[in-house]
Amino acid sequence: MSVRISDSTVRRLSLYLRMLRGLRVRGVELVSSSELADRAGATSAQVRKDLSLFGSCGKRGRGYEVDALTGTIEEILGLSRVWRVALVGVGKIGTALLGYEDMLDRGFRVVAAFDIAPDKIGREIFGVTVSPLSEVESVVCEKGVEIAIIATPPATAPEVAVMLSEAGVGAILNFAPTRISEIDYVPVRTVDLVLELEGLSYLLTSRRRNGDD
Amino acid sequence: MSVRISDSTVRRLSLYLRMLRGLRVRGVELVSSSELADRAGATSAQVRKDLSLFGSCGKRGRGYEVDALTGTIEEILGLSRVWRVALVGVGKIGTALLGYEDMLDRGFRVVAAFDIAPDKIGREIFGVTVSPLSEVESVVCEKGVEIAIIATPPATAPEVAVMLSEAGVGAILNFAPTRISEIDYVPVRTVDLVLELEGLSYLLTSRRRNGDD
DNA sequence: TAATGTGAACAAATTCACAGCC
DNA sequence: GGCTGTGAATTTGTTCACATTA
Repeated sequence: MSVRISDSTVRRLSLYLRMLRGLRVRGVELVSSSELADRAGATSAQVRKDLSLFGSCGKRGRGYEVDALTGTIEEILGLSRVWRVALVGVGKIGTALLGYEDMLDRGFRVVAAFDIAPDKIGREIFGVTVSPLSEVESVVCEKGVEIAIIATPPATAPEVAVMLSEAGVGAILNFAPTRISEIDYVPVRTVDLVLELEGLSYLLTSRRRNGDD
Repeated sequence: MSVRISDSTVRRLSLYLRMLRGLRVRGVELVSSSELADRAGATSAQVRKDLSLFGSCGKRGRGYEVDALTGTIEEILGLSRVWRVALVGVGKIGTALLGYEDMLDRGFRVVAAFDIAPDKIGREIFGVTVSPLSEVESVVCEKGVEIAIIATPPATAPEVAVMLSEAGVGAILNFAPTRISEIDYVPVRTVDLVLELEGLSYLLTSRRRNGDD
């Protein structure tokens, strides 16, 4: 039934949604495609194309109703509910993520945390008790974990991914600088900050090479 | 002179490079496009196209010389040197990034850190002394900062970006969940972990809608 | 009239397929 | 024989331009 929405469109929908929620809080009722475009770094045609993918709800000559559109995008992205998230690897980054309020604000609640270090197991960090990694299966099941975040050292990340998908986790966000291939149709996204820095390094280098235009 | 390399190609080059460095350490001398492809999640044709962008160095019938190719990609991406990085916002995430060894391993050394909280200023964290944000200009200049990472709350991120580009920083990696537009040709990349989670939410939701194929 | 919605034109990225070379 | 290098074909994503409508 529903159309397949491309990855890049989904990213933009997330951006629009963030803006729309802000506008809604400020009591704005209507917004035009060009206003949305400005702040999301897209063009107005792009915004209209994106929104028309799911039989759109704009009013010609006026714009889009903030409230209705917010609801529609939340529906499409599956964000009209709270997702239960687990975090594997309670090191420096993992701990920081546990305390990252923005996640909960936007509908992702960390309900479990795992590590292998004996001194971390049993500790409660930002309201979540750290379980031993060996108990992934039972804890994931018991707490109804749907999405997992991997924040372990790179070498262990792939095996952790296998454990997670076997435990029934539906999707994985990988913070470790290693590629993890999709296991059993469990989608994986990797966030690699050094990769992003390398992209910036290329831009700076190529610009310098071509004479700073 | 040099060709413009697209963003997606640059990302893949980073992935190839990471693999190549691993192979080099293990003493492997030759690698084929399909081996590289497997581990980078691409196709062999893709790899060959990417590598042929800069008059390539493969040997037909054999593969690519690990050593030479590593050097070439490092050259292209500007990674045959160490970049001086500053970190703005020494909160939970910022602190975690200060201690992130992988950055230094891959050629990005954090040489300065900034915050506005009086209790943080002057403290030394993972070998870096936290300076007051008001001194951005002088410290950036003095320490030769080339790239900055923003890890402040979203509301302050845009103004911090302006301060940084005025101080002469060449590129910005933004960790705050806000869009920052390019200022004065200073490129900005945003890493938004909740955006990635939202992408996963869409995949899980759309799959469920279409009956778990 | 001021904005949407959308086919048609365009541009970019990926894949195919095969000639050329080691 | 096996693997690279690359034009050509294809697919995917973006922009244009304008008819349409509240």
